[in-house]
This record gives sequence, C-alpha cells and structure tokens, in this order.
Amino acid sequence: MTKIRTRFAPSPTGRMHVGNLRSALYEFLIAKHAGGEFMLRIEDTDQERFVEGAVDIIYRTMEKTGLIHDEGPDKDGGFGPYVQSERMKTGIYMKYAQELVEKGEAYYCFCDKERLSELKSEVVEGKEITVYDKHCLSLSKEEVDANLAAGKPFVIRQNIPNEGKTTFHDELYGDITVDNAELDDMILIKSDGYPTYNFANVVDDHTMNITHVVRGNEYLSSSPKYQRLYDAFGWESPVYIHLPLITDENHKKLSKRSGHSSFEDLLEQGFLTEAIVNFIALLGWSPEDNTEIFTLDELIANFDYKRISKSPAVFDYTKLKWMNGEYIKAMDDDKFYEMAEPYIKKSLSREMDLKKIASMVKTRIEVFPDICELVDFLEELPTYDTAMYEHKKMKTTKDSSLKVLQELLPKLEAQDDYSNDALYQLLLAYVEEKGCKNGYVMWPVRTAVSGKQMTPAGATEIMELLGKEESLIRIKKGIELLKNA
RNA sequence: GGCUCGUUGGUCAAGCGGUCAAGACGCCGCCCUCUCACGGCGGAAACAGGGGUUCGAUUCCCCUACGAGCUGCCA
Repeated sequence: MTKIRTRFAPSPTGRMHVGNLRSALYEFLIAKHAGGEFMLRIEDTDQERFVEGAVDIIYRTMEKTGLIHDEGPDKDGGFGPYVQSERMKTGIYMKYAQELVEKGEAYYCFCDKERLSELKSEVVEGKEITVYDKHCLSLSKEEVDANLAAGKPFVIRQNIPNEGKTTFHDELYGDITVDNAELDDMILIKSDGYPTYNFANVVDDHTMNITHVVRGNEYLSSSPKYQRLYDAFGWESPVYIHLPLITDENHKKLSKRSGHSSFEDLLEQGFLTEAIVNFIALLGWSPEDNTEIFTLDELIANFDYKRISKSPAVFDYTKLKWMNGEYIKAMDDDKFYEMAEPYIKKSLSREMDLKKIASMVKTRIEVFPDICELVDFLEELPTYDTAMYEHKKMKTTKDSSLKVLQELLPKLEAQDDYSNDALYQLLLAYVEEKGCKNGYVMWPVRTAVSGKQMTPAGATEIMELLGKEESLIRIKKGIELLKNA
C-alpha cells in the first residue's frame, strides 16, 4: 500500500477563507491519520487575481494553526517546484497539453473574443451561458501550424465528444455519471500561456504523486472533465473526496459580507486559533462518540474521512463563541492573564490588581474583547438610574436602599481593612443585626459601587479593587441620588 | 434553462430496516449564589411531501418540492 499524499493548493488571492482553511485541515488530517504526507502547492496561475503578501498569509496561517506541511515551496521534497508559475517555466503544462493534442484529446483554438461572443448564448438569471462550438477542432494540421507561425494568439482546449458518458468515483458521493454532451471543451492553456486551474491541477496532482484529492464541493460537477484528462493520459485517477460547503446563516456560500469569512477576521474578533481549528473541524465531520473538544493531535488520531458529511453546514458563529469560551475557561491562569491584560488595560487607567480582575472575568467571557465592557465601571462610575435599586427578589426598594447605605456609611468610613474578606464580614454582621437576607444589603451596596445591574464580582470584591476612598465616594453618590429620587 | 449534489429540532449533528429518534450550541425553567457568569438539574424543539419495496421504514427505490453548487482564458 502506497503512502497517502494530500495537498493543500490555495490561490494567493487574499485572506485565508475558512472554507479553505477547513480544506487544509482535512487534507492534513487525512494524511496524518494514515501516517502520510501533506504538501503545500501555490496555485498562482491567475495573474490578475494575485495579491501581494497573500503567500505570506498562507504560510503564517498554516504555521499558526499547526497544519505543518511536509513539502512545499520552502521544503523541497523532490517534487518541486511547488509554485505553479514556477512549474510553468519548466514547460511542463505545455508539454502535457501538446501530448493531449497529439492524442486528439485536445486542440488548438484561435477563436477571438468577437467570434466567441457571436456564439449562441442564453441568459439565465443574469448570467450568460455559452457553449463553445468546437469550431477550431476542424482546423487542419497545416492551418494550425500556419496560425502558430503567424504568432496568432491561441488557447488549447480539451476535446470532449458529444456522445457517451463519463463516470468518476468520489469516496463520499459514490459514482457520479454525466453525459459528455453536458461537458464543454474547457480551456487547458490560456492565451497568456498559463494553464487553467483545471489543467494545472490534474497535471500537478499526478506528477506530484498526490493520492487523495480533497477539495470543495464546488468542483464536484467539473470532476468528470478532470477524470477524462486522467483517462486521456492513461493515468490512474486519485481518490476523490469532495467536501460539503460551508455556508452563512442564509445558507449561501460563506462570503466576505458575513464579516467572519476568514481566519484573520476571526483572530481580529478575539478568537483563539485552537478554538477556530476545533470548530471548523466539526463543520462537516463528526467523531463516533460525542466528543466536541479536540486538540489537533486528537483530531489526527480520530479523523476518519468516511465520516465526513455530504450536506452543507452553516457556520454557526454563536457556537464558535461558546467553544472559544470553553478554551478560555480551560486555559491556565497565567496564560489567560497574559492574553487578557491588554484588554483590561485598555479600559483601565487606575492602579488596580489586574490579576484579580483577570480571574474574575475568566468565566464570563467568550471572546477577549468582551472584557472591556465587563470592567469599564471600575474606571469610572457610569451614570445610572436609581430604579436599579429596586429589586423584587432582593426585596429592596429605593427607600430601603437609602436606609441601608446611610446606616452602612459610618461603618465603612471607620473601616480601614478594605480586603474582600473583612468587608464581607462587616456587611454580614450588619445583615445579622438587621435579620434580613444577604441580598437586601448586598444589592444596594453593589449597585452604588458599580452603577451596574450586573458585574463580574460581588459588592465587597469591587470595593476591594476600588479601595476605600473611591468606594466611599461612590456610596455617597448613591445616597445623594437616592435622596433626590 | 441544463447538469450535479443535498434535505433529521433555529444551528452543528448521531443514526446506516425494528430506538420512547442520541448529544452539543442557542432558548426556557429550577438549584447554587453578594448581582451576573461558572457549575448542577430539568424542559420545549426534528426525520420536507407523496408514492412504492418490506411483516416493518428516518434508514432502500422513484417522483415532487425546496436548497445549494457548477454552467469563466476564476479557482
């Protein structure tokens, strides 16, 4: 049995789309699960869409996510070059295209734009659909040579007969058969000399010994054409695994408009790399048991590609957030503090125990930017409505709150130890004295000291952070507000 | 329009002829509690429709509906 070889073959056109990242992940997992090799190939045959720096994004993303390739432009494994524009310079694509021409499986086409536009076309849903009429297939060898000698621009097209059927096999979808008449003579070599994706892909996958071709579902309907190419060359076709689409909440192909279509978008929104990888692994695949949290190594161990789903999956941002929260909660405190610190500092200029704040906030966020709105009240007491003092469950009213705060004020002024424990004891003693519920006094104090309906900490913890001076200022402010209410 | 693929709760999904149709997110309720969160417990919520095949269909086949993808000198 030969070693499994998969490849990730992105086009350097910008950010790393999550669909692409998932393809890379699955390609990596399929290879690694079987102890095989995972290769990176850059498909830059479209010079128009090439984006400067996009290749770096690809490298960076793969390194960050841990999808380490065994071979690629930066790691020669003997199958290079690994960049299609460089492969083109070796003449490989033209050589194979000409082989097909000789076999009658492809032909030179000299039709210009004008002629092409005269072809009968049909407009469906705003899209123009034209089918090439094989006009140049009838050109004689002499005519072709003459045109070539004259330097006439040309493309090379695949010659697909109008009769018969073509079948290919997909591991997930089974055998798929189409009438050849449905397949048009696609272009193999463009007029700029570059191969099209369709052709380069087949030539490269074969010459680079790729055993399993893993790609998005959008290629399913053109696969018969690729199959014909393999057959024409007499090459054994690879194992095909087409992946279900990832869609947005409207069930449309995930696009930039969604705001979270790329890996970089998600990082900017405060997601952890591990959580993102974990989440997208589960978009279209599930393990035998109900496990949902996986490290990359665990994914490698458990990934069985036969369990990949066939139907499209909606990218559920809410669940991603939940999963990110799970990763945050599982993080050790030092690591969490390190990552949380910048966000805490962003909304706090006062001197405070940042570590304490970090630990308070840890179980309350899903994404790091959540921290800001959680701690902002520590910086400055927000303006708040005195209606907040009324709480049914705590049995508090504005009047009762005023009374509690007024009675507590002298005690708090006399108190020097503003540690959480000491403060808590002090308030508890007052509760016992009054014979009321804890909340009856905690609620107004917390409200006065935070100005918020909910906080990531209790009243006394907040006072500890704030310190005596600021705590008293806020409580007095509360009393003022209640008096005027 | 044609072709291809798909269709289990709102979402991710298990299921691969006989189940009270898992689990997770989200939602709701209760408990815990110095508010919220965490944690614990519980709840509502699904096999697109119609024909077959079968003793028996969510599972197999066909049709319809719906959805998506492709139909580029883009990948």
